[in-house]
Order: sequence, then structure tokens, then C-alpha cells
Amino acid sequence: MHDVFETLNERGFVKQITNAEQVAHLLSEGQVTYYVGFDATATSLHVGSLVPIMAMAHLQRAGHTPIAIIGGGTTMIGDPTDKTDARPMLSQEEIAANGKGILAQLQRYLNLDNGMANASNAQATSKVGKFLNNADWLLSINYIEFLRDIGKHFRVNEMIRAEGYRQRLERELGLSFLEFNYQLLQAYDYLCLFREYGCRLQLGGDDQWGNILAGVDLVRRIEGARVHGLTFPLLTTASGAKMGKTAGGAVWLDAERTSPYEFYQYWINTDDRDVSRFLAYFTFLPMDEIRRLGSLEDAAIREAKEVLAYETTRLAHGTAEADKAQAASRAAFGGGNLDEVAMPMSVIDTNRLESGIPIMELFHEVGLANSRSEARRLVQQGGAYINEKQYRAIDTVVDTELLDENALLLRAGKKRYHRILIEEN
RNA sequence: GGGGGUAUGCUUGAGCGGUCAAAAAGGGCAGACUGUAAAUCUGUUGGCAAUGCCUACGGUGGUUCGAAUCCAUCUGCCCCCA
Repeated sequence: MHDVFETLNERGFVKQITNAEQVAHLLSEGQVTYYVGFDATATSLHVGSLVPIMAMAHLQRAGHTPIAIIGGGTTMIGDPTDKTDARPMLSQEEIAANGKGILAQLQRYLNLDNGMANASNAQATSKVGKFLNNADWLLSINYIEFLRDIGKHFRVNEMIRAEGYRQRLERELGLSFLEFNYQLLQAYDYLCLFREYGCRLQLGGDDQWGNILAGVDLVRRIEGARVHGLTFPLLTTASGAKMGKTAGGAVWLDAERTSPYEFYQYWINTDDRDVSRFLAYFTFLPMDEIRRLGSLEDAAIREAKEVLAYETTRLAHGTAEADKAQAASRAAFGGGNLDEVAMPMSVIDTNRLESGIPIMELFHEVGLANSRSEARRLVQQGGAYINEKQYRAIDTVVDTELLDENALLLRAGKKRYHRILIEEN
């Protein structure tokens, strides 16, 4: 069987690692329990989190045991290494609620139980991973004990040398004492997971390197054990933007927030230069196949993008949704039959249409424009289409004349569609 | 505790008391070109019943014919001294 460490390596998951030989050895020797922390500031993860998720999935497939934790304790503080601004603080309840959504998403990629007694979907094999909230051990911490047992192992000199803290200190943004403790808490997480579950490997984004090392050191000092850490490269698109951001904001894994169709569209619009990299990260396709797809050039590279979009959508939303999204995408952009396309849709009463609806109002109402003014600009600039016919007059009134089999197909710009069904009521 | 500074539209950031819905850049949107890509070029980018009206420059209250611009006060953030 293919070596997992090798797999992670060749797929580009490894940025920094405590010790490559030792980690490779550890992973080939026997079952390893590893963990990744997830941000619990929203009810859903977004595509940026797919890097750690996929890495975890590769490891689990190779027989290792994952632990995903959400920071019920640490999210309450805000991570200072996110240097531009500290993350918002959330209450326990919010975090726990967010955790539910996050767990459901992780379960699409990983075999995890929810840490509760009545975990249902997973058989009780040791390979089933865990989903934990660090509030479970952080909230009961006694300050004096913590200082005495954990705090004494940290040197402030070292800490302020860490990139994340240093930036905050130098850029006169300031750093509250609360935030300064973040690293200790995260290191303590590692210690707890090592003690409870024998966790020996922590994975995380490269911005977490300092925090991961702090945990590795802490375990060594207190338990005398050698544990490891590995970071992923921070992903940006070829044009330099952060991964997973689009006009409409983040691309979420939650189908309610980002529909499978939009999700598919996000991937198919990948920059040419990112295609092979993304295939390696975000699909399970064999590297040979990825190399083949990556070698396609010019327009042919769209085939690779289609594979990328299909595979990622399938993993996130299942085969049925991926098929639908693909069909929709092909229809919308390949000149196919638009009737079957899964796109945002709304219903309008016949009577309203009979009396006519100003085009600006219509585009605004269905969400293709954020305001009437924006809708007007859209129309004036030639970006408004109804049933694939462009309308540039802002005084256009939409009525039953324009109906096409009881429906209207609105389009804003090249890519955003909205279908309107007409119903009697 | 004392002294100083700062707070502007999605972001960064300029802004003489009137000509400021507010420079500039980034970002966004639309158009052209294309391959549902990139780069490039053009237009646009607070709202509305739209040659005008309304809301906006941290909060409140003043001065003034008139304030993002002046004063007072409050709040947040930052710096220096202790």
C-alpha cells in the first residue's frame, strides 16, 4: 500500500514538519491518532478548511485515527495570529451550535463520532475518529494551577519572537494579555489530547506553526514524549487572493449557504494555474490522472476544471447533487437546455406580471441586484437579460408578453442566473 | 494616574467651513477580448418616486446662513511618561 506520508507529500500538503523521517516512520509503524483544530466562528466551514479535511481523510483512509476539535474554549478568546484583527468572541452556546453544523460537514469526509454516548452512524472500531470541544477541558481550568503547571514551561522571550505575536507588537495594534495566552491554551490542548487519546500528531495551517510547536514542546517537557506537528501551505489562488473568497463572500460547505451549483461554479472558475494544485488537494484522484489533467493546455484545460468541479462537489454534496450541478453548468454555459438547470428560483403571481413589473424592480427583487440603483446600472450597462435577450432600456416593463412557457429566465452579467415561475393564485 | 494622537464609504486612505456623496488605490459589478481562465482596455461603484430629494464621514450636544472639516463631551483604539 502506498505510504500515506508520501501521499501527503506529493499532493503538496506538507509545508513545515517537526521531523520528516520520524513522522514518516510513525505513520508507517502503526495506527496514529492525530488532530486538527477547526474554527467554530460560523455554523459552516468553507472551502479553505478543505485542506486540513482532505489531509485528515487521507490519513484516516490509511488507517489512522482523526480527532477534530473545535475551540469552544479558545474561540472565546480570539486567535491573535490572525493578525489583521482578532476574531470575534463567541459564547459557549453559539460555539456549540456552530459545532453541530461543522461536525455534520466533517462527517462527509471522515468517519467521526460526535463524542456523545449514543453515537449512531459509526461502528465501534478504533478507527472512528472523535469530534471534541476543547471547552470540555479548558473551562474547568484553575488559573493558579494552570500557571504553575503549564505556564512555567513557557518563556515569554520565545513567545514574542513568534511571527504572529511579533507583528501585533510591532504594528502598534497591540495585543491583549488575553490573546497572548492563546498559544498556551492551544499547547495545553495538545497535552490533553496526548494524555487522553495518545494523540501524537497535530496538523494545521502554516499560521499555526508556532502554536503547534508550543504544544510539541509542552508535551515533551511534561510527559517526556516526542510528538509531532505538520503544517499545510497557506493556500492562495494564483492571482494572490485568499482561497475560497468570491464576490458573494466565502464559499461554504453548507448547501444552504452555497448551493451545490454555486459550489460547482466556484471550482470550475478556477484559475488555470491553480488546477493541478487544487486537484491534488481537493480530490482523491490518483496523481497520475492529475498529472495528465494538469498537462492539458489552453481550452482543453476546461476538462480538468470540470473534473475538479465535479469531484469536489461530489465529496461535499454527494453524487446526485454533483450530477445536477454539472448538468446545470453545462446547460448554462454550453448552450444546452436551460430548463433543467438547477438555479436560484422564485415564484411570481400571474396578476402581478399582467400589470407589468419594471425591469429594475424584478432584478432587485430576485436578488440579482442589491438595490434598484444597482439594477439600473446593470440594465444600462447591458448586463440584464430576460430569456437570453438583452434589455438596455431602464423603463422596460416585464409583462406576460415576455413569458416563455410560464417562466422567465433572468440573467445578470455572464454567469448569474435566476428563474422565475409564474403561478396563478 | 498624567500627556498626546486617532476614529472617514466594502477595505486602505486623502480631505482648505461652502464648489463633498467626499481624492486616490484596492476590491466589486458591467461591457469588449476570450476558453464559464488569466492578462488587458472601457464604464461603473450610498439610496430613492432621480436634471431633484434623502441618508452618510465613531456617539451626543453646540458655534455658524452653512460643518466630514471649528468647540464641548462621551466611547473605542493607539503612542509616550508613571
